[in-house]
Amino acid sequence: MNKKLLSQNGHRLTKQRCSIFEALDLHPQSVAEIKDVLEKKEETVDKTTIYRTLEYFSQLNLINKTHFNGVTAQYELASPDHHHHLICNNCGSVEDVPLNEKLLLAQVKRKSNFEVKNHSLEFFGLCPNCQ
Amino acid sequence: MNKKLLSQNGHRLTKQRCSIFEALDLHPQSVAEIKDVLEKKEETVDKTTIYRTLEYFSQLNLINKTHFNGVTAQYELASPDHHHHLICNNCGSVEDVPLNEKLLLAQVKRKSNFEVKNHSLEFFGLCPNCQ
DNA sequence: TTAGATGCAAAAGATTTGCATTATG
DNA sequence: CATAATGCAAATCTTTTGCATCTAA
Repeated sequence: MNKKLLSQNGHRLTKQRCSIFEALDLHPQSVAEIKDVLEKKEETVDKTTIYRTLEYFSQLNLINKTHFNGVTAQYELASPDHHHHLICNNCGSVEDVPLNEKLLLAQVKRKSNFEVKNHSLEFFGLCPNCQ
Repeated sequence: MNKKLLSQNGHRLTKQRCSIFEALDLHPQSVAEIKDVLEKKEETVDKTTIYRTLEYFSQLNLINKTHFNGVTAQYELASPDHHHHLICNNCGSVEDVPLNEKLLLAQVKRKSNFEVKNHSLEFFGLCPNCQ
């Protein structure tokens, strides 16, 4: 966990933040899932705190928030290498895959005056186990 | 509106379904937005009916459901030409852009055993008006 | 010590469910 | 006229807000 980021700006490194950060290390998760994971480890954290902490991590660019699974937001650690998701329609598992999308961005530039800041790309289908 | 699809299987072409389908013709919208549009035309339809109708249209592949704007789902008419979205962070407008993603799919195939059924690709940034 | 962080309760927003009533085919 | 579709109320689920209390620095 990036303690540097937390020590500046008067931010505090609390045990709740550590717990939540550790939980995220596993895989992309929703607030409810994070809560369950922590409860099993007897590190119960209120859901409001989880929401606020995830928002806080997002602003520090430590995590990313996605909505590809429907109404419920999923959060995952931001990784330095930009990657995309392979989401299994059957078991819900999420695999990461690094892709080179330079060509796509060039296409957008050619076809529109839109100024792209970032993008999201997800593939849905069947993972090796569920095929 | 595709009356053929509705006349088979005992499906019924009701005035609510026609109203909702017309509203979707405008641009991708949420249930609340559809409701507002219809209310202004004095064609008030209950939100439950809108949800059920959109689910029904989805199953007939007449529309697609996305979650790129957060918790609230957006629905848009399915168009035969596969395209992607340019979503303005400032005004929320959605522009469509057709892209050739064959190269991406080939990359996925090379890097994983995942069996891709479909995908979603969205770009976020600033539209020409908001730059 | 003190401002930032947490927990609890309650509100707000999105979606779903149950059931009686309506209206299409 | 049979049953698919609708409307209304209430439930459920996710997220946000307000406020008193706690605690890291």
